[in-house]
Amino acid sequence: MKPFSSYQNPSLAVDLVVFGYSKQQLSVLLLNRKEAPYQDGWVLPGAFLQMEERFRDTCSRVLKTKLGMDDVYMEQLYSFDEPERDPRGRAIAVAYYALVNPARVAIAAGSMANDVAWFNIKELPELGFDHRAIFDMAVQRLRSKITYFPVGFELLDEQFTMPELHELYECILDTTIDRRNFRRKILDSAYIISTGTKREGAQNRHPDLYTFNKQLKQNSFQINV
Amino acid sequence: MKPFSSYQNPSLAVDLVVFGYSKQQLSVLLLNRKEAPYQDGWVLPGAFLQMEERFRDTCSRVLKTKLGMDDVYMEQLYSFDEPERDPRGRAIAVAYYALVNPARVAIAAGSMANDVAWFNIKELPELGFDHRAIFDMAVQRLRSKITYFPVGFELLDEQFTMPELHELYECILDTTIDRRNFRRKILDSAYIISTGTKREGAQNRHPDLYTFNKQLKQNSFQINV
DNA sequence: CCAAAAGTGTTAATTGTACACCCATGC
DNA sequence: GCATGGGTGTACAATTAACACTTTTGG
Repeated sequence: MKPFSSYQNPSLAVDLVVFGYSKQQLSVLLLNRKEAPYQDGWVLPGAFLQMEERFRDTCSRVLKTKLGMDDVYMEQLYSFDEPERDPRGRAIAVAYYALVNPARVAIAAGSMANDVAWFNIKELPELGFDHRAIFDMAVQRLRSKITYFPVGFELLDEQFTMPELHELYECILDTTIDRRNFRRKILDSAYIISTGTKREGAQNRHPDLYTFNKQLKQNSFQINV
Repeated sequence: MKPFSSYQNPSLAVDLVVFGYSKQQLSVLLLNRKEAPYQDGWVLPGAFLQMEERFRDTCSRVLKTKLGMDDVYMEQLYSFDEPERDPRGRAIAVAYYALVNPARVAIAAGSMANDVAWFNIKELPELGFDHRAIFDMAVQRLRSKITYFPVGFELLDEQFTMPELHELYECILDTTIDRRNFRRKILDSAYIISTGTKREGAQNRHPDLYTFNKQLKQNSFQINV
């Protein structure tokens, strides 16, 4: 058995669509490039895959370096192979999307704080490379995913109220959802559990607090849009 | 702007899960390896990505070479990055799955006819590399996909009968489906059109022939399992 | 005219949708 | 005690699931 001959291989990068939800806004994390191509333009954060690294490790490295974040939910999105996608040469990108709670993240801790910013997903600047296409696919995937799997919890605090979860869904799906029917479906799925406590401090009735049921591995629900 | 420095990059291969449906059996195409590793073992067909090639081009090249097939339906599945997945060295695989009609394909036309064979998906031999994982994901994706999008037609003849389509679904989903409810859902989706003709030659009542509605771009149905 | 397979329709059960009232809180 | 937002239930509509009879064909 021979090892691989030293063929020329395309560069292999991992690009990340990092979603954050805060103040009823769904945002995505962008990086301001300091070098050509797309100097001073905005792009998705990413990095080249190191030789013995797995995609997830590359993602974690980027998230750690640029945001000081650990333990982030992520999922492989798609691999992009358009030959002209990088003007520097042939480069393949494996895209991942990540869901983070910006409140728990200190961008300031990263080494590139000045170059990183959250953008509301409806007000994105023009993106370099093919990153707009990657972003679009990520939004589509996220929208599809939350309708049948509880990924939304990744964007919220450990404990959250039903109205918070409801607003998150309305924001991501960009629609209105009857709150009473929403509550019933989510609770029926058993993916969330009441903590038995209420959020104090509101000027009105104190809403019940819930938490994600991590025990539950297999179940399903369906939020229709 | 500098071109990429000559970093070392992992090898990049495309692996294909080719599904074929024939005689009420769903099969997958495997290749018998002549070289180590996994000599004399069975693996998914695949090839290394050439420098200016897109994934789909690589797929087409493999399908043409090994099966003499053109114009095959294919879809990107997932990218596999386990460091030990290839004993020869670091290699990334971008997996695609393809749907073909074996009746329209002459494996004999390929240059490697003796090394290629169809296997019923329930009776697979042990597979080399991480190809069993790739295959498993492909089956899962195909099952999911046909419940809401008409990919099944790719596996059938240009014209087909309702009982044929019904059997295909039962075979792929490995379940029984009420044929009357199935017919209604498929017809309601408008993805198939009656040709107005019937299949002759059967010893019983001649079934109506249908064809895929290529005009219809956006629609949806839902076959529940 | 009989056996085998294909076409068709109806009813009950389940699920989804629309909608309104009561409750707790702070001021 | 009132304004605000959160909790809950119910009736109607739509969809899905279960099911049986009729039709066509070849032998």
